[in-house]
Amino acid sequence: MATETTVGRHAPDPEPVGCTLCGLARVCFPARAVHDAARPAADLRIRRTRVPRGRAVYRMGDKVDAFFMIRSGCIKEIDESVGRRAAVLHFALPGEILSLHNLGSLVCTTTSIAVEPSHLCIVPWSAFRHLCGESPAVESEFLRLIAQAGVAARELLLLIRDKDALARVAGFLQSLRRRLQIHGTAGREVRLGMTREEIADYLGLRSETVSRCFTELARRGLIQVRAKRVRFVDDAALARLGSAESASS
Amino acid sequence: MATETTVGRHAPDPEPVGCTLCGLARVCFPARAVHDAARPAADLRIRRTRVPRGRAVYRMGDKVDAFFMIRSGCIKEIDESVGRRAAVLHFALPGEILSLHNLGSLVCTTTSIAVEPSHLCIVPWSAFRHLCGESPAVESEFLRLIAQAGVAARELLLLIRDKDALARVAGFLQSLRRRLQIHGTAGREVRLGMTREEIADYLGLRSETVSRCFTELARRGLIQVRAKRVRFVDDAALARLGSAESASS
DNA sequence: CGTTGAGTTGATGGAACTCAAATAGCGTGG
DNA sequence: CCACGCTATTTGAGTTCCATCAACTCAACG
Repeated sequence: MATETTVGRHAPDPEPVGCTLCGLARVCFPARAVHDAARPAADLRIRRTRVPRGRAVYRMGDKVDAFFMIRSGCIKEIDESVGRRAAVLHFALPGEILSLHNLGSLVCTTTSIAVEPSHLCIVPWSAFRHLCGESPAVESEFLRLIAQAGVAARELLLLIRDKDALARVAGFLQSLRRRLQIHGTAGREVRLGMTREEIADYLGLRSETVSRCFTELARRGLIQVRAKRVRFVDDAALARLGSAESASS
Repeated sequence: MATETTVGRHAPDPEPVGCTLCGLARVCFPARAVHDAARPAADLRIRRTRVPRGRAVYRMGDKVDAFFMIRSGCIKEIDESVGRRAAVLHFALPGEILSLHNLGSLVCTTTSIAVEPSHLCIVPWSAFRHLCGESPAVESEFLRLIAQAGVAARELLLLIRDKDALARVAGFLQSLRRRLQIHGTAGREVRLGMTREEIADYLGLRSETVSRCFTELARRGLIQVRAKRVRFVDDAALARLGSAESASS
C-alpha cells in the first residue's frame, strides 16, 4: 500500500471550474471569495482532481503553491518528520480547507494522504493572494480561517492530553459528526472513511483500544457500530462523556 | 492567589515607546515592522506594562484589540472553557508574541496569566493592521508568524501524544532552552519561571511525575536540578531522549 | 475455498496516577 | 539575622488504565 506520487501538480481534470454546480458552493470559501470580489472565477485557475485511496495530495518538503478544498472523501494529514509511526495530525472532511497551515512556509511541513477516494479542488496560492489584495473582506475572512486552523490543533490537544481513551473516542465521534453536519453531509448515521488504526494514530491510542471503546460505547447504548458505519443514538450522553476529564463512568 | 483583573486596558506605564533602548529590539517584530515601514513608531501607540505574578494579561471573552510582546518574565496561556483543571496551552517567553491566535476572533478564546512578574509591550491590533496595509513585507511576515503559532500547537501535540513522561519532560526542557537561546536570554543554565504543577498541566502529567522525571534525568547525568534552576549537562543525550517514541531506556 | 486485511476479544505487564507523608525553599515578621 | 510558617517539591506504596501480545472472527476477493 501507500502509493507515492504527489497529485498537486499533475493529473488535474481538464474540466473547468463550474462552482455553481458544486454541492459545496454554499460553504466553499474560495468560491465565495471570487463572488465577493466580483471577478471572473477563471482568474483563480481552480482545478479539480480525484485522489485514489493511499495517494498523497502533497508531501513534506513539496513547494507550497496551493491550498485545497475537499469536495468529497477524507484526507489525513500526517507528520513524517520523526519516528516510524505515522502521526495523524488532522482529518480533512468535505467542505473543509486543506494545507492552510503551510501557507506561512516555503515548503510543506506535513504530508496529506487520501484515506478514501476523494475529490478536491486545487486553489493556486499566488492567484488567491492576489485576490486578497483586491478585497479586504476576503482577506480578513482568510486571516480568520488561518487562525482557525490553529484553534483546531488546540482542540485536539485538549482532547488528547486531558481525557481518557473512552472520552477521546466519544469526542472524536462528536467532532466528526458536528463537522459533517456543518457542511450538510451527514444525518444520524456516519460512515467512517478511516481505519481503526488511523483513528488510533490520531487519538494517541492503539487500534485495539479504539475498538474496545467502540464496543463499550455501543454496550452503553450511546451509539451503534457496524464496521465503518456509526449510528448516533444518545447524543447527550456522548457529549457528557466527551467533556469528561479522565474520571467518572 | 490568582488575582483577577485584566491588565490590557488599564495600568499602562505612561512611559513612551523607546524601542531603541529595549534589549529585545533586535528580535521584536513590531519594532522591525515600524522600521521597515519607515514611519514614526508613535503611530503604533505601543505601551509598556508590568504584570505581577498571577495577574491576567487578558481573559477568555475579552474583546481582542491588541497583541503583546513579552519583554521579560513568563506568561502561561490557559483554556478555561472546560473542566476544573487549568489546561496550559502555551508558555510565552521573552521575545515572543502573545495572543496571535486570537486575532481571527472577536473575543479571546483563552486566558493568559503571568507565571512570574513580567514586563510586556501592548501592540494595538487596529493600528498594526493599518501598518500591514501599507507594507506588504510586514504583512507577509505577520502572516508567517500567525501560521507559526499553529505549528507550535502541533509540536506540542506530537510531544504529548506520542512520547512517554520522561521524553516529554526532556523535550520540554530542550524547547525551553532553544527558545530562550534564540532571543539571547539563556546560557547553559535556565531558570524555570513556572511550578512543577504548571509544567505538568502543560505536558499532560501530574506534578509528582514531572518531579520524578527531573530526578531521573539528573540521576542519568543529563541535567542538574536545584529547585527552579536547571543546568544542562548532556545536550546530546537529552535530544536523543526527546525524540524517542515512548520506548527505549 | 483458501488467502488476506481489518476488526474484535482476552490475558498480562508496565507506566503513570492517586493518596499520603516527609523535606526543602522562600517570604515574613520578630 | 534568625525562626516561623507556608507552599512547592520530593519520595514512597498501592492502584488503574492502557499497551502489548496473541488468538480468533468476519468479509472481500481471486
